[in-house]
Amino acid sequence: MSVESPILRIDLESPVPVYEQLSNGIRGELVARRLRPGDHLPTVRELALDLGVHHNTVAEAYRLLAREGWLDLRRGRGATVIDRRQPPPSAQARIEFAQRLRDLAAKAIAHGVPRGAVADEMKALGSELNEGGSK
Amino acid sequence: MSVESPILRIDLESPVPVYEQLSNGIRGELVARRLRPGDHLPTVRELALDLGVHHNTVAEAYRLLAREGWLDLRRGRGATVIDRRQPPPSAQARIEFAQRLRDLAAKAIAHGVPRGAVADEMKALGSELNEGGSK
DNA sequence: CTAGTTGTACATTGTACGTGTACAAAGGAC
DNA sequence: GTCCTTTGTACACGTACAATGTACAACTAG
Repeated sequence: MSVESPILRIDLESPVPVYEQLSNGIRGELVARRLRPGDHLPTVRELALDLGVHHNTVAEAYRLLAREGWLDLRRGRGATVIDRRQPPPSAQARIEFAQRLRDLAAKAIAHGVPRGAVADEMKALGSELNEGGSK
Repeated sequence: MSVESPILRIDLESPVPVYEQLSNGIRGELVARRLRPGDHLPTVRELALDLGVHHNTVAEAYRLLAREGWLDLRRGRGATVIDRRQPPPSAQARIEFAQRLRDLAAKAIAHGVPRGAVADEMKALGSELNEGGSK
């Protein structure tokens, strides 16, 4: 029931802040449902030692996910995945997502990913999300 | 031949830096080919005044795009769109793009965009990119 | 050559990231 | 219950980045 260690890879050189790399990685597991309600995450100190970062950095990532409703976070007890109420569909969030998606695609093209490859990844992930259940 | 003013919208409250909002917006026009080689961009001071930011902030955005090979940037002359050599396909860039795409999708779902809507946007943009010519 | 225009360099100020250290709350042994 | 360990949290600090103000360098126009 307690997972999550060799799954995450942290790149200290990345421009993406470490706490965000962490929350991104864990959120990915949550969205893919490889982490499910009831599962326990490692303690902030365990995971920090494991990845070679400071426990406060892990704590920041955990707090971010807790604010999003994925985790129950308590002193002395650790972090537990909870059954997250689905947030109400937000038109604003969808608009921002569409914009960021376009920005990301343009950046990829600017950095040497062929247009066709960008298109392929989009369609592949689109299908993957549909198959995974619409809930 | 000189365009680009009411097209860009800057949000000073956004966590995305202003210079990056600017480069994102302009890069979008470049990728969509609504800005073409030979077109002139407004001067840094013009655009800055127009958007209510500092001219150095606009200059930073222009320099970023110049480094990516989109713009020819010279004192006294301004910024001109140039015919950009396509960068060599980069496997590394493609891997990073795929990862960021997944991170972005998960974040959108976390913030209230339904899975189906995320999938739809992906497929739509995928098709749009294919139609736009593969060059 | 002179004057005006345009991008650039650099110092300053505010903010965010990652860390070190100390603290508060929960759990377990007895 | 008491003590002690475990766990997340709060706060201050060093460093780096974002946006700005100001002065400068390179180019153009006449």
